[in-house]
Amino acid sequence: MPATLKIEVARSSAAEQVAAALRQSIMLAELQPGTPLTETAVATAAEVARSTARQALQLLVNQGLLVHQRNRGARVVTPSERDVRDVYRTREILETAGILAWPQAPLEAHQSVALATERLQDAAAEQDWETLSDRDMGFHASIVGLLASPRLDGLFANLSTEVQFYAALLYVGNREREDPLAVSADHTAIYEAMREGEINQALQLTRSLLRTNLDLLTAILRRRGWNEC
Amino acid sequence: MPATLKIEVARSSAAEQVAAALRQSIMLAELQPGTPLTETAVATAAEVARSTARQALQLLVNQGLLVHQRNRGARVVTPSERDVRDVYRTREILETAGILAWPQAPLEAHQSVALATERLQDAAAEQDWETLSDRDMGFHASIVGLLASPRLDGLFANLSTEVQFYAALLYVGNREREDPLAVSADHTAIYEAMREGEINQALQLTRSLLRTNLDLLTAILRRRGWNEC
DNA sequence: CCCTATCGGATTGTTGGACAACCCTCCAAT
DNA sequence: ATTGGAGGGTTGTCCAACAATCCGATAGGG
Repeated sequence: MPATLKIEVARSSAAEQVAAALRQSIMLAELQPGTPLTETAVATAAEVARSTARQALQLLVNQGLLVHQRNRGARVVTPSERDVRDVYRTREILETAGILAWPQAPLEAHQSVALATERLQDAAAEQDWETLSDRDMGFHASIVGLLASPRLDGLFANLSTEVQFYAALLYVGNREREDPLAVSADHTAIYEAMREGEINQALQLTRSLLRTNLDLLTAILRRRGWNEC
Repeated sequence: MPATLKIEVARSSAAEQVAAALRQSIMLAELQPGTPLTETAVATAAEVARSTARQALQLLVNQGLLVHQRNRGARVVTPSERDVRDVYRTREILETAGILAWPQAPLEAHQSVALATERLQDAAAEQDWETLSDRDMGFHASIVGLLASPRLDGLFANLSTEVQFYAALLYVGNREREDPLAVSADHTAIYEAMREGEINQALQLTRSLLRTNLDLLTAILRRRGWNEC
């Protein structure tokens, strides 16, 4: 057997599958913020034992999609303005550091960013918002990947799901979205700036992109009055 | 009742207590790297049910002190050189960003750094290595605190326990350590550089401090041949 | 009328036991 | 030398029960 052959077997426990299903429901806003998820309810809904449901809930708590209070159960997180701000602050720090690391990053990482850019452009051509959102975060993840730190990659993966959660919330019943081509163009500009060595410009573009998104989010959040709960 | 009064009740579940005890044992190197921790063994040792032990183990896995393989249980992590490098890389990124944020940070955060510096100096006066290590990481945590991001604070808290774990491993049976006063002085210098607005110097001092520590760690790790497992 | 105390419902936290699924090692057979 | 069980051990999941805790409502005291 060639040493390079590597096969990933998708082994996932029942708890993980339940968690995935719940995450899906949360992302699709079938489960609105604040909805309590009792262990027994999840258990019966998923046809698993309460202990398994319990574990699934804990997984989602670790991912920041649920909040848990001792002896009071878990509920879908209600994103406060502060939470959103923190997520974007973290993104800014990580992505800024990533861009600054571009010059020292290995070729592999550079190619990864290039690939992510291409995939985003492809998604923009079609009109599938779900994959566009995935590719969008994929691009940013590849930038964080320039830091070559599995740890930070993991942290950013968590952030991504939360960002997508927020984005999904925003666009519930709000079918007017940004122009996918514009999204693609913005990101392509960042990539090309880095490739041309214009690090500062890439920084500026990224910061303004994040700021714009954050402002959009907070504006809508405020309009809905989800500031505190 | 004054609105500012805030009382934290130390409510901790059984699983958390078991996890804390295990963490203690791991930190004290009573449980050497690679030691398998079976659920039943932990359960009987802690006199709790297996499910509780299981939960405790998962907590430690989340903190990076144990590695878990499906159907094969958990064991104490064997720090590879790559792991250590990643931890320090992450620290460098976070702390660098923190120092850069000093000028924009609120007074509160500044005071927090000042306090951490003082506490470190106090600890250096005595010869208690455990509190010195705590205060040391406390100082760095306060720097990350300049970023005003609870998320990154949480990430750094995790890193701290791992760093202390590594440090504990290093010094097992190796009683010659750094001079506490030198440690204190190094950190004080960083604080004062920031306070005086010499951000670049603070950056340089921090980087060199981290590099030195990392080199020390990797050297000893290599000597012990724990590179891979 | 307001404050306090107590009670009951609901949910989680923890337990103990049971069984299936799975992985590893060892050994035999091809 | 590779393949294919057999066996032992551990985890993954389930179930049923009880204790601990929290919430809200309701009743009693100032």
